[in-house]
Amino acid sequence: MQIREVEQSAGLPAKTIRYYEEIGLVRPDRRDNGYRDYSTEDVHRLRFLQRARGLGFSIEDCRALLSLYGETERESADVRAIAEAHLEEIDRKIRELKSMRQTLAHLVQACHGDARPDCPILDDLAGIGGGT
Amino acid sequence: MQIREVEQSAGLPAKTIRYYEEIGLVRPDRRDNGYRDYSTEDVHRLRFLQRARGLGFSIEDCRALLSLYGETERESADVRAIAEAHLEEIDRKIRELKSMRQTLAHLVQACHGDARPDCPILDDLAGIGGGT
DNA sequence: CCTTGACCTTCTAGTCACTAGAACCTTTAT
DNA sequence: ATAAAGGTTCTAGTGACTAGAAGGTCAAGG
Repeated sequence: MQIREVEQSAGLPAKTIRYYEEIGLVRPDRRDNGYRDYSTEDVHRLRFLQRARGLGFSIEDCRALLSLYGETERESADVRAIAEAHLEEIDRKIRELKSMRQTLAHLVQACHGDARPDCPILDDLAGIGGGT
Repeated sequence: MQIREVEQSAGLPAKTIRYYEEIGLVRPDRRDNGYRDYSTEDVHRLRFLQRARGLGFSIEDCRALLSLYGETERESADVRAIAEAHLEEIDRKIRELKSMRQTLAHLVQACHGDARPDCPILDDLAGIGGGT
């Protein structure tokens, strides 16, 4: 299978697929003309990567997950540990964004947003008034 | 004021302060020995940057905000527009993270996480079962 | 046979916002 | 004289791609 077809079935751009090969996540065969030739196994791995990345796992997490996926001797506890750590990281990010959101929404609401120059948003950033 | 002191009062590492100079966000004087010499104005700008970055504004947003901060002729509507756009971006990210969180939490809960190899997390990533 | 167009290849460099580290200079204190 | 603590510049690395250039390959049409 050529790369253009894999783009469709894995849901990843060709550039990304080549990049994943460069960092050792897939190893497609090569034809005589130098073209990459993907097996269904390769396509499975790429689809796996597409989903895992879609859940926000880092490339290194993906590497570990793919490796566990390939082991018949794996322990589900290892998979779960990776997922739980990632879940905590997601929660941390959500908390951080919500905190930003709160402050920012408050400031936006306080700003009349017209032709006049006075602005609570700038005041806050400059450290005037209620700032941290 | 030397850079080490500015680190404290602006709450930014020296490397970052130099980087901000490199990309034209501050322009401290230089002493005869080549050392940077920060005015209180410079420190204000850096503290402004520290807060704006803390609210997640991009460097380019910060540049625009700093510029508006310096204009007496500014219109608060321009500031507010930047803040509102950023707020929407934050909301978008929160939605994305929550969606990941939902899927992931569900999978983690379904995984028994012991010494056995069968694992709903890997099954989902591999596209077995309920996956999209 | 030649060309066109669609596909493929590799390589370099850019993104964002820093951060690490090397190699070197200056100042102050002992 | 020297050591420590500050300063300087420069290069390169981070994560996960993405854009673009320069060129090789293949099938179809004239």
